[in-house]
Amino acid sequence: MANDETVVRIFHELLLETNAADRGAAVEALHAAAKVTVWRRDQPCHSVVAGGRVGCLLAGVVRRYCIRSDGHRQILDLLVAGDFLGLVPSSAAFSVEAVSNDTRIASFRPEEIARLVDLHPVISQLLRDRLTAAVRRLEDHLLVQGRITALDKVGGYLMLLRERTPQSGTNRLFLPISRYDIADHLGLAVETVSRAMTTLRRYGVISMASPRELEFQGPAVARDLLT
Amino acid sequence: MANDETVVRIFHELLLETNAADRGAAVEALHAAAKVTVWRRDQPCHSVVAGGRVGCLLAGVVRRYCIRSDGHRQILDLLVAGDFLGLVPSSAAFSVEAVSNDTRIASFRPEEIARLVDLHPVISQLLRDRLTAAVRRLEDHLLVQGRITALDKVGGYLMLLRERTPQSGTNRLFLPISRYDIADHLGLAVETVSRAMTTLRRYGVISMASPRELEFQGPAVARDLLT
DNA sequence: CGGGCGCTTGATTTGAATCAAACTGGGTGG
DNA sequence: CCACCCAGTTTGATTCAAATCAAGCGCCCG
Repeated sequence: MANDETVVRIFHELLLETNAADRGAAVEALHAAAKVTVWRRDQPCHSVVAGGRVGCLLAGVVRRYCIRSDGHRQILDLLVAGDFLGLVPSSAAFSVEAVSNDTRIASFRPEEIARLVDLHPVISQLLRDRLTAAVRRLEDHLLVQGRITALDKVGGYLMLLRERTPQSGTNRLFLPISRYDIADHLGLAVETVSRAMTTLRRYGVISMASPRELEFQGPAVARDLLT
Repeated sequence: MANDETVVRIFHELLLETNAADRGAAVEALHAAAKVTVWRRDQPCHSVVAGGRVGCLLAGVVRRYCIRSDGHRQILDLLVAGDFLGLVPSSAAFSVEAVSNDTRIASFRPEEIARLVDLHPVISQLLRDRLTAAVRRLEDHLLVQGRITALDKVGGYLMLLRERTPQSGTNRLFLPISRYDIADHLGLAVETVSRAMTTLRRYGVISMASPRELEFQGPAVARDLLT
């Protein structure tokens, strides 16, 4: 069935870079151990990481956030297909929510993880890789957060988002999240995000077919803008 | 000699939580493989992570930063004794510098790391622990960066710094870094940092025997202020 | 003893938050 | 089917906080 195919495809892609002999077997083992769940937009999906479980996003988008004492929501991380949840057990103050409908997550019980890691070295490497990917994601975001002007922040953020999004390589970016989400991820007000995007449009950096359908006009310079 | 004692002590402390049978042997193995170097203030110490090497800070403080295109320096991470460097190979755009004189770093060649990990499972776990510690550090900092007012940012930052500093448990904090470093880590202007600290002092949150010697007046509420 | 760095404080400017309001499109219920 | 509604987005006006510009102070180090 469709779900099974997604699981296999994602894990296969994740293990593509490795030349491990047991890659095929590892994908099968992951597939067998995975419990796939489907989530609706704005639905809390804490259960996929409860009790030391580890989740792998198969489709859709997930946000990790916390609510500050002043009532502001702060989004710490945004996860797309292939990203892992729960590799670093985090405080209960953090929530995990599906951003889009039909968000699919494969989750693994801690014993399963331990068994899989023992059995397939390549899975151990996979988990390490995904953990370093999480570090890079956080560092990239810190770099964007640290920019001075709102225009720089929003611009840099959109560039990063494009890099991590399915239709990479093209100049298009379908925004999986709302202006509110962007604002709460960058620590800006919604109005400021909207204004920044309008300015980017006026400057000809991007064009918008609709509020969610962006297209970058210039050449892809994503990472360069991060320095 | 003194160096050897430091190495053994730090590694011993890092492995304290684990009940591994081979803990003593692991400390010895780490000790034998470590190449300890000493650094002066503001000295670039890129070589400890060059070529896939991994470093462990034994004493002093180290900053990881990059220079943005607008000339601003952005400090991404601050490392104290026990923290590891180079666990996640990062882009060449990042620099690593000793903050204080007599900064001591033990570094390990990649082959050594591989050998140690194979030989002592507890070392494999150590590296994983230190990697998750790095993730938590980044997340904590993102949380502080995301605060709205400069007062909140500086206050939260000082609290975090106290948690990670040797004389933890007391209300004292000897600032290992300058106002400039704090500013570049929080994305604020030096003057703003200075003003925020003055305000904290006026409000009676902290007292200052000298610009670097802080004492928190209220009870320790560090992590609570982060929500 | 001088110089420079780190820190602090003050005055002004600038950019983002806030307050306010209008517009859009998709979905619902009458 | 249409009116309505609502969440998401955009724009404008005002306020406020931090950057910037400017200058003085104390101190360590050469």
